Amino acid sequence: MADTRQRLIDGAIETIRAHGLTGTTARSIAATAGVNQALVFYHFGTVHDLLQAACLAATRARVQPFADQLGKITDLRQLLALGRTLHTAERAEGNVMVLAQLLAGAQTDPKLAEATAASLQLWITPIEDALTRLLAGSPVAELIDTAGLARAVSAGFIGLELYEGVDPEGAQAALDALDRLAVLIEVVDDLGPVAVRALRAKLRKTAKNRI
Amino acid sequence: MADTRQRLIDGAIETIRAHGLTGTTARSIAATAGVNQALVFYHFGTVHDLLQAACLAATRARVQPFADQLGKITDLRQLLALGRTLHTAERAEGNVMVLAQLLAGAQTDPKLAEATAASLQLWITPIEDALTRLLAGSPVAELIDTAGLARAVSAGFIGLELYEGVDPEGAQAALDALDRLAVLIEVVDDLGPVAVRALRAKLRKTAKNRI
DNA sequence: GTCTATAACGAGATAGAC
DNA sequence: GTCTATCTCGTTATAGAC
Repeated sequence: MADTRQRLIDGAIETIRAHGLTGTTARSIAATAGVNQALVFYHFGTVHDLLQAACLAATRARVQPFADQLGKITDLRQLLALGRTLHTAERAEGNVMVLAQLLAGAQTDPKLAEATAASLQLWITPIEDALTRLLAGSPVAELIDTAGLARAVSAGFIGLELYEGVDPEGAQAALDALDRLAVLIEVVDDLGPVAVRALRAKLRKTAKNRI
Repeated sequence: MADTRQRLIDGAIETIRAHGLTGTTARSIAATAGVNQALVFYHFGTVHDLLQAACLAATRARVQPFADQLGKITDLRQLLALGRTLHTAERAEGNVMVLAQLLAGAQTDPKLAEATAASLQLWITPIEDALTRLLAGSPVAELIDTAGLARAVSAGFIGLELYEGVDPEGAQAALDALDRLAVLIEVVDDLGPVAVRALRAKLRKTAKNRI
């Protein structure tokens, strides 16, 4: 069957989720997928190549519904709320954790690094689009780098997922704190031209100090 | 010699840094440490136990000088600047990366989870102290949860380290964006009572919506 | 405490029947 | 495309000499 490939990809994702990257082998993947171990090599050549395919597949499956919800958002705090929803869902489903595991593995594996960077980009792009849209009419828009912020949000989210795995209460506290922090941005936004002038002055001073 | 233990711990850290957690075995550790492979088991019983010891050691070695620098900081943007300095230093030295690798491994290993949670706490505590101190006289102090924020910062930093490994330019952009974001907090701080009143109102409204 | 040697096993990968 | 069988190597861990 042609869907053996798919079963192996799904098996790889599930195995990483359950046993981590260190517990993910051709044998354990095949067992989870319910197929013969040799088929890993027939279809993908090496275990590494299968992991690369699984990395992109796991991300694509999760990003699409997330991107749809992002499109409906109207303010920054809703973005954070969506982040929390995603976080809760991922604790049950766990595809972001799969990406986190592969990201760790990618640190010493250039090929896997390409795949994980591409997967992360799948998250970053819709987030950046949402940020740009939300800040379009705002006076602080010109002062915020949406491209960089989207990357910081995505990378930070991965870090929080990993942290949640070893200290769930701490991760909850972290998310609560970020919730409160997001309010600051909206307040500055609401304050209008006064705050923006103050911001511009601050940023100019900052730029000078940096050089 | 009694310092064989230490050489093994250092070897473990260096091996994780160079080859990742998947490439870290009793043999590779011993080779890096320049000692016999059997000594891993004589001194630590199992590879896992050595990794736990290495996790705490790697963190303790890095946290102390960082905590000292934290004590000299006088505003939030200096905190972010220190974060950048740390980030640059860690790219060369790489102990945070070791923690990130172990954190990924800890997701499916309760014993390692304990060790990594404890290690993360070593970072979180001085950061929380610094935040509390910096915000002591500020009007926004009561509106910010320093405990949660310190956790978010620490976890987010780990995520950025991992992201840097697969997309260095993206990570730089992310850090730049956070730099700009930090200015927002200071501006609100400078605006004084007006902004604080606006914040309080926002937070009250938020609390209602949450319930 | 440190070494050699080795047991016991699981890993990636391949050959070849079907 | 799928299976069994197997090769080769690296893995954890231990036994026992020194």
